[in-house]
Amino acid sequence: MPKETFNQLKSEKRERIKQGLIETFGTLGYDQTTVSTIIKVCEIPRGSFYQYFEDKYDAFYYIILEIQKEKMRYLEPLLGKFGNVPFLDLYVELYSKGIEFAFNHPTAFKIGQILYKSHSYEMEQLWQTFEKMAMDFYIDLLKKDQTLGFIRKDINIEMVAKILYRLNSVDVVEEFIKGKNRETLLSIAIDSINILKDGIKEQ
Amino acid sequence: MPKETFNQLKSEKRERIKQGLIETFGTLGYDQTTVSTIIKVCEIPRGSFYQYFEDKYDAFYYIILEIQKEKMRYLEPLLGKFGNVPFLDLYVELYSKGIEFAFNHPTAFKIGQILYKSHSYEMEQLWQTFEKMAMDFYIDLLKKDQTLGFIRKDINIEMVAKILYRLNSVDVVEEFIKGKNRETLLSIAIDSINILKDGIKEQ
Amino acid sequence: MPKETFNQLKSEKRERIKQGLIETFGTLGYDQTTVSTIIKVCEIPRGSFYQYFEDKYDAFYYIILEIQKEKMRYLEPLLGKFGNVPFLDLYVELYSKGIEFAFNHPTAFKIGQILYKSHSYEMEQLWQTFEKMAMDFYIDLLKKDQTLGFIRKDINIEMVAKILYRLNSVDVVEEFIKGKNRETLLSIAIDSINILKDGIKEQ
Amino acid sequence: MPKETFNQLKSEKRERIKQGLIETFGTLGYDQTTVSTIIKVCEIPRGSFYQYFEDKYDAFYYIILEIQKEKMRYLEPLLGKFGNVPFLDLYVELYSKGIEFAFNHPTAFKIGQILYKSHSYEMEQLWQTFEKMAMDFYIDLLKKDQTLGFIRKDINIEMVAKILYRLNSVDVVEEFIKGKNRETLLSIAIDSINILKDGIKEQ
DNA sequence: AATGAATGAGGATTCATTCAT
DNA sequence: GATGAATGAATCCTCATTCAT
Repeated sequence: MPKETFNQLKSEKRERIKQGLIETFGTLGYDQTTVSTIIKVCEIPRGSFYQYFEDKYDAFYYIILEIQKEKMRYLEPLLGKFGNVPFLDLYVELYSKGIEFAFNHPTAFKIGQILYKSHSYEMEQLWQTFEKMAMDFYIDLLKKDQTLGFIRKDINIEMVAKILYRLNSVDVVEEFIKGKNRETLLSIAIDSINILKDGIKEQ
Repeated sequence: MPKETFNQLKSEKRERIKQGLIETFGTLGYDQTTVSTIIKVCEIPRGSFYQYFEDKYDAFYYIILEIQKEKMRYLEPLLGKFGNVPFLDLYVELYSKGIEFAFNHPTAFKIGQILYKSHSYEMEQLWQTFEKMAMDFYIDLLKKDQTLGFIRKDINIEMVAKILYRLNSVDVVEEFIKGKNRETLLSIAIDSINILKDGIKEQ
Repeated sequence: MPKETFNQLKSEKRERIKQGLIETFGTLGYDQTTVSTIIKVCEIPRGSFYQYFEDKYDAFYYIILEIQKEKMRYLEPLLGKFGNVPFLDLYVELYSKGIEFAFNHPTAFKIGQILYKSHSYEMEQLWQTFEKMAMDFYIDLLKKDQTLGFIRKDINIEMVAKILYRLNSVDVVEEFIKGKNRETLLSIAIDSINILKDGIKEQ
Repeated sequence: MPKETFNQLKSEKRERIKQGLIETFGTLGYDQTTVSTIIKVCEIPRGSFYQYFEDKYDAFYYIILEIQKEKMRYLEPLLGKFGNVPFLDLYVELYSKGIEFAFNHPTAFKIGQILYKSHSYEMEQLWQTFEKMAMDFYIDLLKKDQTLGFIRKDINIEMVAKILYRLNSVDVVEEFIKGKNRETLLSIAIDSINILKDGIKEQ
């Protein structure tokens, strides 16, 4: 967590630093990002960096949480709907909100992948935490659907949750980074859901 | 690619270096691996390392290809069968061979993830090459199945290929690293295939 | 010397800062003490520190003199006695008062060693000043004893003064820091005086 | 201890580095000495320093031991005499050899004080080790003298040993640093021994 | 006077790579 | 070809001190 000094900064400056961090980490990844680069991009003296953050990881952790918060702001409007409608129908909307966020905050969006692809223990922990939260959310809703008879009883719910989670947290970022447009990204979700629902076998 | 010097080494020594590289990269990852560690594990002088390889990346690249070759040796017996039987039926066998390789060469197997998770441009290129090869192979066979009527005409074949590829190249490694046993790993594939075939919807 | 600002502080606050400085320098030594630590322990803002003192050395210098003053308060009652009684007899009392001070102000007492062991030119000067004062005092009294016939004429008075000074300024601190108790510390002086008086030789 | 690389250096270069280290540590003290200064004085690249030594402390430790070895070479001729003659008579010779070493290797000689005055735990340990060795040596011989009737039975031998040790390890260095000449330094020992032997009291 | 953010020189250490034998 | 010393840019981080409010 950033130090008190950082919180007491004028919000204008704090925002500038935040954007600088997103840009740097988002462009170079965690390992390639050096404190030297950060202070150059953020236009702050070296000493200041260490007055704001414990170290590089602290700054990265802060940025991840900030992005998470911002992303949540996109998803919140949707959360009320869950539980009343079959999950798979809402999933596409959820996914779609993610895409919206991606195009509004492209660099921030990409940072998810950096976290996912990090090797450091702390970051793997952080990723696992996020994964667990999302998976629990998905599993919960899918089980409800199963009880309601929307999903066959013999289906391995965790498998389904995993596929959906992956799609919405890894695959979509990967394709976004490759430069796919909104429609293509969206159709990935739609096609996947269709496959999941009905299977691929000719009856 | 290793330099000519490396190829002219006694095969015994070459093998020792190869195993040392697998062990080092596999345990520490690309970034954490230093040339110092490599020469210690491989028991070669520092100068020699640069007489065998262009640089650290060259050594890693070599190791990746070697592992690929070795993996191929596990899959080869299967290749003849493809084209005659529905792909999804053979996919489990393919996946199963991968698991066999994993338990025989655990460290080598894990290196796949290192490649997948690296940020450097060259390695992303390399991963893309592998991905393209596998995807083309999957797509080809899946289309054949579609023609033969095993798969519905409206199905997005690339989507299916992607899911299958992911399962067999990323997910399985991740679970292997987490310490899952053979049965659990295998059931992941079986459950997924079942979902893909028939869908999850209660009819 | 502290700035005027410091002297104008409410005595309560000034005292708090003084104690904080003693604690910090006494625990960490001069080099290890950072201004950051000081302001944390003294609970003053960083800016204030530089409004009270020129720099870190100034604060240390101030503390040394304060401790010296306090120590003097322990020795004062004794000063009247000197000149009338053989010095060696009073020396043990002097030494004993020092021990009393040590156990009442352990951290302050240890700071002597920090001064003694520092390498900076200014601090060596300061130490020399203290040493000169004490040595002159000792030599003066020892010479008087020599005139009065308590001490042999051929004795090198400065040598004796040196031994006594060392004992009372360096050795005792060293042993105190090692955790010796009052009795042990006192016996060091008594034994030494006995050796000095009569020599070690079997007659 | 220096790394193997250092030992395999040409002795000419090794010697140059050794002298550079003595000069640097001897002039600036341990804390003030930086690796930057060392490499400048020794004329070696920064990387080389870390190929020769673990860190600054390692280099200092090495130097201390080297000086110790060299000093021993001065004292060795004397060691045979001990045990046959009263210790106090030989002590002056021992001390005298120390002075000889001091004038031949002035900077090296001063480093003793740097060790003595360091605050770091490791160096205090090192100093204690040296002190213990010397003190044991002194005590052993003094006790023998006591048994032989050269020293009164009621004398606290450890006290005497301490005074002698101090004289020969701390005081002499201090005076040497202050610029005293050979004769003055020597007379310090002689006068002290005389005081110790016969005491200062007029009979 | 009080406050705490700003500053950047300087610290130790690592490491891929080159060079000389 | 084998060897291992040579190299220095780059890394993270600390800290005394100054500046601006």
